[in-house]
Amino acid sequence: MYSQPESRVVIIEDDQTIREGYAYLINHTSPYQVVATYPSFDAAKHKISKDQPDVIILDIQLPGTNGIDALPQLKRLLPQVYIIMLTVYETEKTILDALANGASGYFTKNTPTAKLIEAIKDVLNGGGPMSPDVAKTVILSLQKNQDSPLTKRETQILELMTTGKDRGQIAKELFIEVETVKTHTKNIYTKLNVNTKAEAIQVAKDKRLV
Amino acid sequence: MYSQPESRVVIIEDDQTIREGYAYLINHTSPYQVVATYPSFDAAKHKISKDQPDVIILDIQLPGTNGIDALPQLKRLLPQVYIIMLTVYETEKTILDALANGASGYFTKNTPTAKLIEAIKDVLNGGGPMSPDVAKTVILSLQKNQDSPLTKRETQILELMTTGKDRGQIAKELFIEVETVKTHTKNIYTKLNVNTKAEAIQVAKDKRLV
DNA sequence: CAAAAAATCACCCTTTAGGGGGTATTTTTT
DNA sequence: AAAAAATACCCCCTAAAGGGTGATTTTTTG
Repeated sequence: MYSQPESRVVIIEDDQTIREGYAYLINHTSPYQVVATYPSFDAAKHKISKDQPDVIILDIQLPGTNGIDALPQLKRLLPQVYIIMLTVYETEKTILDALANGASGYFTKNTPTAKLIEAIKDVLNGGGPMSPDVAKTVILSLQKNQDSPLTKRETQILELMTTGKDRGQIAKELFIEVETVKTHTKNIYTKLNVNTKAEAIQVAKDKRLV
Repeated sequence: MYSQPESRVVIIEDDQTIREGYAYLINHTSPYQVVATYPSFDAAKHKISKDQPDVIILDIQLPGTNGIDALPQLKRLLPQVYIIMLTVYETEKTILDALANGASGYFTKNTPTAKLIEAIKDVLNGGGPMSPDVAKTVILSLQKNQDSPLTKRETQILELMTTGKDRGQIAKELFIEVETVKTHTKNIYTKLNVNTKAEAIQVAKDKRLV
């Protein structure tokens, strides 16, 4: 899909100043048009389909239905729409939730309008935008713990455990005996101070060992 | 950390044209200096510590040790260094592996030098850069399957299962009885055509249901 | 409002994957 | 040469998982 000058933007944001500020700037400094703005998702949901937006700029901290919960509903209402999230908070969890729920991008409110406009262009051209700060968070969240107490093989086995594979499958996959897998898991449990697979997986995810 | 004019850059890239091209452009059109370039990781590993780089631009397709495998070693050698990956391929797996192994950013070789320089600035200032295409891939990889056969509750339970929690823990967490959890898992298994927890988790991860 | 879908809870019965303990050889690293 | 990692076996035991069946309540939706 190519970015058409007539691409339609809808803003859902409770803060009037921000809402109107962005709307004004987008309308006057970009080829896109803000066809509607709403102060809440609840106010938007019955009308937004008629707006036929290509891009929705969606705040997270909304009165009533929040942005995270609104996301899947908007996606259902308008499957083709690109959604750019707006927020003041940048906790990892929130961001990942937003992305996982179908946001095309993510920005904070101090994002300059120019950046936002560029982001609109980017999503319309098929590349999802991501602010450096957010990218950083995502990256960090994907990084493994550097100083793991586990050996390479143990990490490998723990990894396979988290995928739901049982000892037999793990053994087959690594071309070793089931008993060897067992020995490794015992050592893993000792090192992680746990004594069940479930706990091990939890610790592994928690400490980013896998 | 702030971007200092004297920030030191090392390039590891086998293609001489690209290597020298980037080096020349960075040296002449940015405040950063390329203090060394190497055609392979193997050629770099014994000398790179002395280069004291702040940023390493690392190609993935290298002769000998490839960039992905070089990543953790470089991180071990120079824990503070920022690494920007360079590649022609953009398969999801490769990218995620790179990010997971500690890359600060990710670019393709047709990235204009200006962008690369900006990326260097970004990483030095604490924001990891990420090209729109890559961001898109990451985002897509994080997105859940929209048309899951599972209900909300079932998805929720499947999610908890993947974290290694047992029925008891899941029940407690959702304020329901163990028997209810069991019923849900049965339904999940039926819908996913599996009959063990392990299989369910594998299908879930495979089809991005969680 | 009525029907359908989703979520809740219960009892029976069977199996096995997982976990504890101990020992030992080979390979790789340092 | 010593240490660390990876490999492999044996015995024992049970908690958790899985199959079957049935039923009530809540929520969603046409």
